[in-house]
Amino acid sequence: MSRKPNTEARRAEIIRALQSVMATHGYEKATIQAIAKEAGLAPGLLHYHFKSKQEILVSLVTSLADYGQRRFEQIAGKAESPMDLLNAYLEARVGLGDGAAAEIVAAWVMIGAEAVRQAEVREVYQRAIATELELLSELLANCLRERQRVTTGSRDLAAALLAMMEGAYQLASATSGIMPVGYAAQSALRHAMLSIDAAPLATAS
Amino acid sequence: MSRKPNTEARRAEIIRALQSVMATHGYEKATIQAIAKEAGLAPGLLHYHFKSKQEILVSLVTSLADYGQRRFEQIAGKAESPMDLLNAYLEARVGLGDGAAAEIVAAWVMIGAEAVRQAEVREVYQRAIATELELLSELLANCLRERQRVTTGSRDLAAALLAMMEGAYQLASATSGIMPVGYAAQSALRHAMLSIDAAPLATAS
Amino acid sequence: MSRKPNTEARRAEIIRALQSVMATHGYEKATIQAIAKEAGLAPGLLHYHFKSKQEILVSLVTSLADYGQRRFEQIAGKAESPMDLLNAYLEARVGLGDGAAAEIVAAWVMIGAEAVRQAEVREVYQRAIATELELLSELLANCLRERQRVTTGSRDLAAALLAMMEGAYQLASATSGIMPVGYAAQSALRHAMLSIDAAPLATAS
Amino acid sequence: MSRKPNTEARRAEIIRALQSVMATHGYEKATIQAIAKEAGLAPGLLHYHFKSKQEILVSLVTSLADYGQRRFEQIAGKAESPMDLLNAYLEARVGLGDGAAAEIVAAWVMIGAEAVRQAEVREVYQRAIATELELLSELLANCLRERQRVTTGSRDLAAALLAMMEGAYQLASATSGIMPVGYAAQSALRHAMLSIDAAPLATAS
DNA sequence: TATGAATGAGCTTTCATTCAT
DNA sequence: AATGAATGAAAGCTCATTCAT
Repeated sequence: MSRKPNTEARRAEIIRALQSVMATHGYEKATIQAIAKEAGLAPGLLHYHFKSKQEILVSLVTSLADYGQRRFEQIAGKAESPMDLLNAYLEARVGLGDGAAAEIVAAWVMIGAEAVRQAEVREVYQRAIATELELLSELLANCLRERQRVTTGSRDLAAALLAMMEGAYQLASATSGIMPVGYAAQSALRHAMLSIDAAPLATAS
Repeated sequence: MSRKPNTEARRAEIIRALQSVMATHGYEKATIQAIAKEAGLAPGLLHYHFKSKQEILVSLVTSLADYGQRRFEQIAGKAESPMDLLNAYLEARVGLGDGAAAEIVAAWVMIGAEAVRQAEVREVYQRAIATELELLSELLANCLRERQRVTTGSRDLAAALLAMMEGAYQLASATSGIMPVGYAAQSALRHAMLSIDAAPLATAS
Repeated sequence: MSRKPNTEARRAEIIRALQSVMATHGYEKATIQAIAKEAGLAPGLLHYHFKSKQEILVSLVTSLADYGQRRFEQIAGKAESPMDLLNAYLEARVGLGDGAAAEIVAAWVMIGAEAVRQAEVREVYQRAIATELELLSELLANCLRERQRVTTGSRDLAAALLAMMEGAYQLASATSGIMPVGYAAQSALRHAMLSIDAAPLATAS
Repeated sequence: MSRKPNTEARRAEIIRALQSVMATHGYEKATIQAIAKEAGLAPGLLHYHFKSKQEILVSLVTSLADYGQRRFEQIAGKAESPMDLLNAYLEARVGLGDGAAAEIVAAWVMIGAEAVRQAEVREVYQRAIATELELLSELLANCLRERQRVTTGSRDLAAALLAMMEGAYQLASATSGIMPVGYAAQSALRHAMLSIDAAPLATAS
C-alpha cells in the first residue's frame, strides 16, 4: 500500500557524492547538478532529501567526523598500552590510506576553508575539532602518566599535533611530493615521543 | 601631456582588496564588484589592469609569498646565531600579529583551498611552499651543524614544522580559542629544539 | 469487503486546506505539499482526488459561493419583511465574523486576483458574482416596491453595494485598522436605505 | 571619459514593464524574463538596477500612488468649489479611462492581493491607502461644511467610498460587463451626495 | 585610464505532476 | 485509496566579462 521511505540511504549517497566532487572541485564548483550526476540521481531529488546545499555540506562534516571516530575505535581495538592507543589514533588520522583516503583528505581541506566563511559550517567543524582535541589530549595524558610525567602540557601538545595533521592534509592535497599525508604520522609520533620524554617527572606529592 | 601610468599602484590596490574580501568571503564570493568596492574603484577597471579574476588571485599568492620573505629578512636583520635566525623565521611566519595578520592568515587559508582545485594557483602556491621548505631546511641544517649534529633529517623536520604552521593558520582562522596562531610559534620552536637535541652527533669522517 | 469510498470527504478536506493556505500565502505559494500538510494528507493523494491544482481552486470558488448562499438562507430564515431580508443578506456577507471569516475573506481576495488571469477561474468567479448581483438586485427591488418606489435603479444599486463589499474584503485583508470588514455592513445598509428613500415614487400607471 | 548613469530612466522602464505584465499575468507569472522582454532589456539588467523582483513591485506601488496624486492635482486644477474637488477626485480615481487605465486598474488589483501576503508590499500599500483616505476624508468634510453639516461622519464615508472604488476595480478587472470601472464614479458620487444631504445640520455652537 | 551599464550563462531552489509500491 | 520518492522544467538571482562612452 504505502511506499517505504529510503531517505537515509539516499542522504548517505548524496553526502558521499558531495565528498567526491568537493575533493577535486571545491564546494562552490560542486554544483547540485554535478553532485546529482556523481550520485546517479536526478538533480531535483537532492532538494527533496536536503533543504539546501549547505545542509548537505553540514551533514558531510558530521559524517566525516563520525567516520574518523569509528576508524579510530576500529584500529584501537587491538591496542593495549597508552602508547599503542596514541599510535592507533595517529594511524587512523594520517596513516597511509588507499585511494579513498586522498579524497577524504582533500574534502576535509575544502571543508576547512568553508568553515572560515560559513558560520553554520564553522559550528560543526569547530565541534569536531574540539572533540579531536579532547581525545588526543587524553591519549597523551595517559602516555605521560605511564611514564610518570606531569600531564600539564598535554593539551598544548595535542593542539600542536592537531595543527600538524591539519597542515599535512593541506600540503598533501595542494602540493605533490613535498609532503605526503602518511608521512605526517611519523613526524607527529616522533614529536609526541620527544615531548613526552622531555616532560618533567611527576614528583610524588 | 602624457598621463602618468599608475598601473602598478592600481594593481597593488586591487590585490590588497582581493586579500581583504577573500579573508571573510572566500574566493568564489569575492566578486569583482565586491573587490572593486573594497578598493574604491569602478568594477570595469579591474579587468583593465588584470586579464581575469584568476590573475588577481595568482598575483595575490606571489605577493603574499614576497611579503613573507621581506618580513623574514626584516626580522632576521638583527639575528646573529643560527638559532636566532630560526627564531626570526618562526616569528615572521606565526609570530603574534596585529589585525592585518589575521586577514592575511585567513586569505592564505583560502588560497590553500584554491590551490587544491586550480592548477594555475597550485603552481605558484607550490613554488611558494617549496621556497619556504628550502629556506627553513637550510636554517635548521645550520642549527644542527652548530651543535655538531648530522643534518640528514633537516628536510623532514622542516616539512613537519611547515605543516604545523599551515595547520595553525587553518585552526586559527576557522575556530575561536582552540588554537591562536601566535601560539604555534612556540610549539614549532619547541619541536625544533627537541628534534635538534635528539639528532645524532656528527662524527668526524 | 469493499472499501468505503470517502472521496467526497477527502475532496472537502483538501478544498478547505487550500482555502486556509491561500489566505496567507496566495495561490501560487499554496503548493501541493503545503496544502497536503495542512490537510494532514500525503502529497500524492491530492492528485488522486483532483486532476490538477487548478481544479482544487475552481472547486474552492464554487464551494465558497455555495457556503455564502447557505449562510444567507440560514440567517434569512427568521426574516419577514423585505428590509429584514436585505439586512440578512448584508449580515451574511460582511457581518462580524469569527476567526474563520477572516480566512474566508482573505481567500476570496486571492481568488479575485486569480480570476483576473485564469480564464477557468474567471468563469466560475463571474458566475458567482452574477448570482450575487441577481439576488441582491431582487432583494433591493422588493424593498423599493414595499415603499412604492420605482425599481429601475435596483441593479445599479446592487452593483454599487457589491463593489463596496468586495472592496471591504480587500481593505480588511490588506490593511490593519483602516477598514474592518464588519464595518462595511453598516455602510452598505446605510447606502441602501438612503438610495431607497431617494428613489422616485412609483406612480400608478 | 566616464559613462553617464541612466539608472533612473531604466528603473522607470522596468517598473512600467512590470505593471504591464502584472495586469494580465499576475505577479508570480510576471517573471523576470517576461518583464525584461516587455521592456526590451536583457534579463540580467533587471537585477543590476533592482536588488530583487520584490523591489520592483514595491517601486511600482509607490509609483502608482504618486501617479494617482498627480492625476488628481491635474484634474483638480480647474476645480473651484468643494463639490468640484470631490468630483475631480472621483474622476481621477474611477473616471472613464483609456486603454492604459484598464492596465493600471488590473495591476492595482494584483498589487492588492500581494499586499495580503507580502509584508513589505503591505506596508507601502497601506500607506497609499491611508493617504487616499485622508485626502478623500478632507474633501468630504469640506463639502459638508459648505452645506453647514456636521463633519463627524466624513471619515467613515470616505472609507465606504474607498471600498466601493477598490471593489469596482476588482469587479471591472475580473468580470466583463457586470461592472465597468467608470460606472463606479457615478455610484460613488451619488452615495456621497445622498450622505451629505442626510447629514445633520451643524448648529452654531 | 576610467566608468558603469549591459550581457548571458550558470547557479540554487521550487514545484506540479507522475508513478512504483 | 494511499504513500512518498522521483522528475525536470522553470523560477529568481549572481557574476565574470565586455564595451560604449
